[in-house]
Amino acid sequence: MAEEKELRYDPAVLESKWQERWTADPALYAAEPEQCGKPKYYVLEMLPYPSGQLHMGHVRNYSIGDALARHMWMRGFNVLHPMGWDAFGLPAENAALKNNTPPRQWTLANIAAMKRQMQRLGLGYDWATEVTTCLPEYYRWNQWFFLRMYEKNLAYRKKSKVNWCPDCATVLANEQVIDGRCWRHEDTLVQQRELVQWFFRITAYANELLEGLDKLDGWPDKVRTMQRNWIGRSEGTEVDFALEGDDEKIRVFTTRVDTIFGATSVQLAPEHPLVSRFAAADPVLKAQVDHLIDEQTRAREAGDVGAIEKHGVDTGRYALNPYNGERVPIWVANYILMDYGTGAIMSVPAHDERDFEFANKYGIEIRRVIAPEDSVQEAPALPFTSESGILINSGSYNGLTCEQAQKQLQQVAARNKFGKATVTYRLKDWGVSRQRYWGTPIPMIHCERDGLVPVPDDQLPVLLPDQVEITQQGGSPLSRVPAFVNVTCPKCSGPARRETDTMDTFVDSSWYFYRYADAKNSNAPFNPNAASYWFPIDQYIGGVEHAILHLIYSRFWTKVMRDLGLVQNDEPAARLFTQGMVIKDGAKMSKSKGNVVSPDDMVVRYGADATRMYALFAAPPDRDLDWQEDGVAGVSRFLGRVFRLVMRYAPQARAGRTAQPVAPTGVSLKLLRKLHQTTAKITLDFAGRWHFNTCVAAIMEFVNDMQAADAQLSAGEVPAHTMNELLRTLVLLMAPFAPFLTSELWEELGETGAVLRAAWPQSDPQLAREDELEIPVQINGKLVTVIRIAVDADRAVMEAVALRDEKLQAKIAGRSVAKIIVVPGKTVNVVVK
RNA sequence: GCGGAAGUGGUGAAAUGGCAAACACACUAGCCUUAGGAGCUAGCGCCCAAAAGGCUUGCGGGUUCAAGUCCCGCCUUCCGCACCA
Repeated sequence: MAEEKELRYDPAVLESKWQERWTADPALYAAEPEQCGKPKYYVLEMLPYPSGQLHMGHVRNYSIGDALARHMWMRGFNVLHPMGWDAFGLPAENAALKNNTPPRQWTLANIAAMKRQMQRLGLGYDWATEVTTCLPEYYRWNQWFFLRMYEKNLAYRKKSKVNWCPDCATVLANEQVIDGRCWRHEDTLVQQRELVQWFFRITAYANELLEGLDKLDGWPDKVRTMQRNWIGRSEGTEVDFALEGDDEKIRVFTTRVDTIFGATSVQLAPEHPLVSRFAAADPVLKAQVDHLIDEQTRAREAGDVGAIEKHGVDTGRYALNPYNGERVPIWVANYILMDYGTGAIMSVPAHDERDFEFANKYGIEIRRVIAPEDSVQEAPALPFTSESGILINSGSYNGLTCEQAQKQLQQVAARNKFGKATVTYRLKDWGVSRQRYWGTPIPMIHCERDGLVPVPDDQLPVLLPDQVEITQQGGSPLSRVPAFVNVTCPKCSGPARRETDTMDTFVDSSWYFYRYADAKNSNAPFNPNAASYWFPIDQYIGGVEHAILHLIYSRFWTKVMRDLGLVQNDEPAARLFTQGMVIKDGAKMSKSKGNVVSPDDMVVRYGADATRMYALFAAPPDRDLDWQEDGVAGVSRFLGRVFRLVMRYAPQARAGRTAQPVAPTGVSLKLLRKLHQTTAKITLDFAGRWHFNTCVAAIMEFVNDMQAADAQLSAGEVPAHTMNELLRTLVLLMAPFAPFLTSELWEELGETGAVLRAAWPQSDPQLAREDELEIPVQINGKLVTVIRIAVDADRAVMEAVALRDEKLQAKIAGRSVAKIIVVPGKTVNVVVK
């Protein structure tokens, strides 16, 4: 009876035993010093926001990363596998309002809870390098970087239209506005406000950020494409149109300067400064323009900017085309964006769809200036937007190709100083000011005498005060804390005011992974030597939702740090993996849908191993995963089978550790062959394909084979040495996926030391090789029969064996065989007429 | 509208031009029992009463001895971008 009881797989008991051991042994998952001589491997998962609860997306993300880390440990690498907390941000302030708990206390309690969850899941992190971004030890370096960027003119202040989220009561960066809505409040429309804000000059790196993407071949194409589109490089020409009867010029941006002889109007954005000037002198125009702006604002707030119909107003003024002096009317149009290019365009209706639509609506002249290159068709349908064409109606430029004309027209503009070739980006500078409390204070001081004065380095960190009243009223909560605001100017010692905005939390996550390399440093953000050893990150793993937020900011920050001499790498991560979402019943898990599955529930019911392994088994990691609790139960039952299998034969396996090897035959050979095939498959998958779902399936197949051979196993047909190899390797192969169970079984097999420090098994190709194959035989590509042949059978043998087959004979009788295709090791296909 | 990904049993999925549905879940039948969210055996794409046989990877074409896989067109779903001059 006692023996039977031993065979019960009880994850609750087994897992808590190992969790205690691992907590008592922090060295187990610790990175080693550079001198250890092993090759380094830095595997990183995106750090979570400490909401207080891990969700299934985290479990999936971290199960993937942990499996990889464990595999690399077993491959003998010096692995850095850290974890931290993206701990600043608005939810802490909301919680403070709701529960009357200070943000700091709330956040730290959440971190403690989530850390417990991670430990309960058995995730192998090096907690000695833990980073918590809301602590002064960390955020002081945000301030330090801010000052360095200010010195290099990469941080600056300007008044501009900014995105304002009424729910966050703060501004948002462009990247944080999704479809006109706040990235945190998907039902909240973002408003536009004019405010003075701090910006990081990410556009200074626009081109490098773009070109670097070509070299990031370890990143998914999807992410690279998204970043390319976001940066939106566009080569074109700026041209000045003179304003008739005025000294003012109107600078337009165009990618098609070759069509400029077809420009029949100039179009200004409603917010263009010249428009306000015209409107000031013309009340009717002002009313019309206000209407345009109004309509645009309302469209934006309704969330369908793109759907709005094109409208415009004729200003009654004229501009002069600098190439031929032609007089063209100036319009204000609602489809011209002030914050792209120069906020003004030349309108060429014949060769641009939007201009065509607009000109038709208002009866503006449409003049063809490009003819198709092949000239088969003299007058193709308008608008004709192709760039392979020949200029017509363009004075001395007639006959040039579009490309030639662009070059020449640019040269002429430059020579006569009315324009130049230029590059425009869609990417805007990163607005980092936030009118919130729970973030990094911006280390600047406003002095009446000296203006903007940076906080001297030796006065860092500017500490975030406790005991601040949080309100949702808007305006920085810090501005209502006199002890924080009122300071003396570092330059003149006169009275001055601190900057009261805090930094965007994406600042924190832009460089946290460098801090892991040297987390305790109190003299610098990190030691450059530590960074040069560990960077770039070998594998970064996270959700695709950060493709153009965190991941573009991080790339920018790395380049800034490189130019500061802190790091040598150009890019933060050599390889990026974006895992799919975890969904339930076909929908994203969310509280409002009531389909949230709690990781804690899963762990309590089925154990951490089963929960993690299911997360890997249910779908390939890059695809969405539909969470089915029955599936977790299934994996748990499988782990139970493994547990009982190993426990039952552990005594033989232990005896086999010192037994003499015997040449395997019969069932031993069969099982060893399957084992070595499984080893080869899993090893290959870790190297790149990452189809962990089929890795788990392969392990299940092997275990099924072992179980099917149970009669022979219990009859002692497998020698002890072989039994040891079978069970020992099984445990090793499962170790990255089920750390608790494999640790227990490793010990049960008489092994000492941590299983994750044991060497990853090697597949012997000789042993893995089948000696006979089943080969499909087809007639005209349709399956007829299956033959067995030796693995090394040549074409002639395969053909002969196939033709001898009765089924085949019956089918080809009386028909003429035109051809026989033989693919060694694959198939025989008889082509008959 | 543009760009990308996907579409295979009741479900999650597998198959890198060569036997479609591995591995699981669910279900069905049976066995066992210490009655457990347990274990074991068998069945399980569709059509046909069964067998024999036929059919089957969103739809339609094509390439090939051979197509879930490659090419062309279309449909659907999801994701990203969306007046970017």
